[in-house]
Amino acid sequence: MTTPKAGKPVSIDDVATAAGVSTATVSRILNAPKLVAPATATRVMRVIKRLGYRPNRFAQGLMTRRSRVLGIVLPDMHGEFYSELLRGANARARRSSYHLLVTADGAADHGPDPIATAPFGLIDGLALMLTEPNEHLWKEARQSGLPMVVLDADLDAEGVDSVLIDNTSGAGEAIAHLLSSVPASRCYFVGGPRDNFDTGQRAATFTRALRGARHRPRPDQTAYGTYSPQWGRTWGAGMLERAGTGVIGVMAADDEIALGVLDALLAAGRSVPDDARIVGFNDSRLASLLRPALSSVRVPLAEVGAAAVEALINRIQHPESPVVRKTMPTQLMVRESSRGERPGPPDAPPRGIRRRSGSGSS
Amino acid sequence: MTTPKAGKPVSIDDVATAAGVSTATVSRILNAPKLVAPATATRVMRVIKRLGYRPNRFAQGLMTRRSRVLGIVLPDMHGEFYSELLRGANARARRSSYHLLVTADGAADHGPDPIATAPFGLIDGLALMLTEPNEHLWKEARQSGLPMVVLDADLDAEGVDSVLIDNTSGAGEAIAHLLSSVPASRCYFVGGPRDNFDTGQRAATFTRALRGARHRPRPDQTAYGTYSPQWGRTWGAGMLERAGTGVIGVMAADDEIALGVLDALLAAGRSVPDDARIVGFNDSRLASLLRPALSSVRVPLAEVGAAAVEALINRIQHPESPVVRKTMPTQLMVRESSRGERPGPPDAPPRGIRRRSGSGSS
DNA sequence: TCCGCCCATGAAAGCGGTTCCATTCGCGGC
DNA sequence: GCCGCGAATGGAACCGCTTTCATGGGCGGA
Repeated sequence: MTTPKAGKPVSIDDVATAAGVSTATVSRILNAPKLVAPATATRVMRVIKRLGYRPNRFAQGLMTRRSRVLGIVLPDMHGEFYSELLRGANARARRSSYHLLVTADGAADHGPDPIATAPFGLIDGLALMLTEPNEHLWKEARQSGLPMVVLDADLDAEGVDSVLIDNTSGAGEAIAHLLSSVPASRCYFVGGPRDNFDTGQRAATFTRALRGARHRPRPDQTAYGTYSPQWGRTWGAGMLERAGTGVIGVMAADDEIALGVLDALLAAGRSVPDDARIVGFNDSRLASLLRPALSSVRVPLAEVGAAAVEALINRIQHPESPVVRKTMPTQLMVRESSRGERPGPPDAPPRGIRRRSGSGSS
Repeated sequence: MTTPKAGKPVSIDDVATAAGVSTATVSRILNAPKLVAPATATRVMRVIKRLGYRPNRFAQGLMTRRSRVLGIVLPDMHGEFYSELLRGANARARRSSYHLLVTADGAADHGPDPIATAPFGLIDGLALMLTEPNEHLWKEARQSGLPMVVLDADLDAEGVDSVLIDNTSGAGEAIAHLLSSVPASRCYFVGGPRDNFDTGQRAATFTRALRGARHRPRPDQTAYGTYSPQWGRTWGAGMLERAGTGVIGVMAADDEIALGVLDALLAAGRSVPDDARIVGFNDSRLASLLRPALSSVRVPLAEVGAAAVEALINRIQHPESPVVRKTMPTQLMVRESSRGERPGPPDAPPRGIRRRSGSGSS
């Protein structure tokens, strides 16, 4: 009696039979306990435990059309950036008993089947991160008819929830900070891909600020590339050839690029921050670990992920609620790489870091 | 006619009716085309397209007991480490038309429901990463009866597939490298948590190597803490007090710790690698970006993830195949932080990096 | 004491597929 | 010319659960 039938998993029928009730009652005990007499409930629960019964999720989903799984599509999954975002998203999801089905669409994401179609049928909602235009994916997502929230892309016009990063304020702070110690004519913005959403906003803020400082931005003050140290280095090297002497200010579209620029400058014997003030973006862990420590605009990635999931869950539970767009705050973290005229703390060591300037051991 | 019934999604019945065939035929067209006459097939396919029919995954799963979704449970999702692993896993999964349901069990992972139980019913297999003993999770996983593969933990005894990191060879290389320029009595191992699987293996290799060098390891040569720069700094600071002068060798259990140690030493005015040779583990991107660049043992994280998924898929498709355990190779990457007597390349700059040793601008 | 109502429960109809089994039909071999 | 067989298709039984609707019984109000 106690031994479950070998092989086949326990079904609701097994429980019902074993407990001497109908399957309806068993189901109710699990989903709406208040509808069942306490005595029956505890009795049946015991049987459930004993048999190790687990409702079949597929059967359940077939009826309820819910799986408590959320899909999240990222442009890529490389690096801390997405890892942090995912972490926040996952934590928030778990808090509401949801799980995350993640995919890096990776641009060239096409299996034998139509793209992401497989899981579309299994998830309750979709969080979509589109840092660059992706018509195909976007269409596919819309067609799915799933509740959905968009990350880091301005699609409000389309009437869908979105979670954004407040690029304007963060970038504004950063450029203002640079302008406080560097003339506008000697400030540069080193971006990621030209059509990247964040890069676009940050660049716009940059030029706006220059204009605000009564300077008409030259074309060479804004450059586009990729989110990589390599691009930063390339830009840095080129810059060194063009720019004369005197301090310059660099606002990079992310820390990777900033790091590359920093590297190129140090390698060329420049001192940072004395010869150049550099500010990155995202405040990745890298930033504070670098020497000189990199000033950077902190973006609350984990919170972004969490907010997205939260919005999504809300949309699932209240399909008719008004479209919401949430903007996450950013904040400039000033570190060594950009300290200008301001005096350091009293015990500050001699300013400026120059690669390889040390001699041997003491 | 062409207009799909508003609201309700198209079902296989709709297709069958519209195409004038039975549902059996429609199903066959999608799952076993060879059983259907080509003419019928194309005709029905046209209808499917026109109606935008998508099989209901739940109904499908109910019959087939497959979802083409794999679960992957990580100890955490913080940092590059897991991000990289996930990336490899995801890529491999997509190649076989699988998707990934990821969870960071986070030790304290308990929603209202029993832990990871929800998704257990939806996934076809489970990749479990257990860097530290977790009886509860382990039991739960085994009970699920799911095909499964274990990452980075030696559970072969239990008869389950596993993917391991070849800690022994990597750590062996690292310590041998240190011993080539530092006396065994002045080498240290700075570990992560004591019961962490990798730390354990690496520590063992370390002491074994010391013995091999005719040195009886002192207790203070091995220390345990957490995988964090903070712990590395703490250890470094303590070490500076105890150790006298003379070069030392440090093998850290990961790059984070190594970074902390490096930081502490530089802050105290020591030169690396002149006063201390440091080697990290994992070869995170950090390692090559640090100054001095950090020597580290490269671990092919993405490949580890991919291998796990591959093994899992294989187990799903061939449940009876013999248990496999795959060991991924590691390799020491020598960089500035540990270069000993060996002469650098011809154009090498003066060796040794000492924080803040530079003066102002040139 | 009787009636109506509510509470606890059961029977059964789906949910949307897959697949076993039966049926029909065309055709080659004897 | 007939038999048998395989190819193409349809009928219908599930898969395991949720949920509506019906039923029976206990109980408070009149």
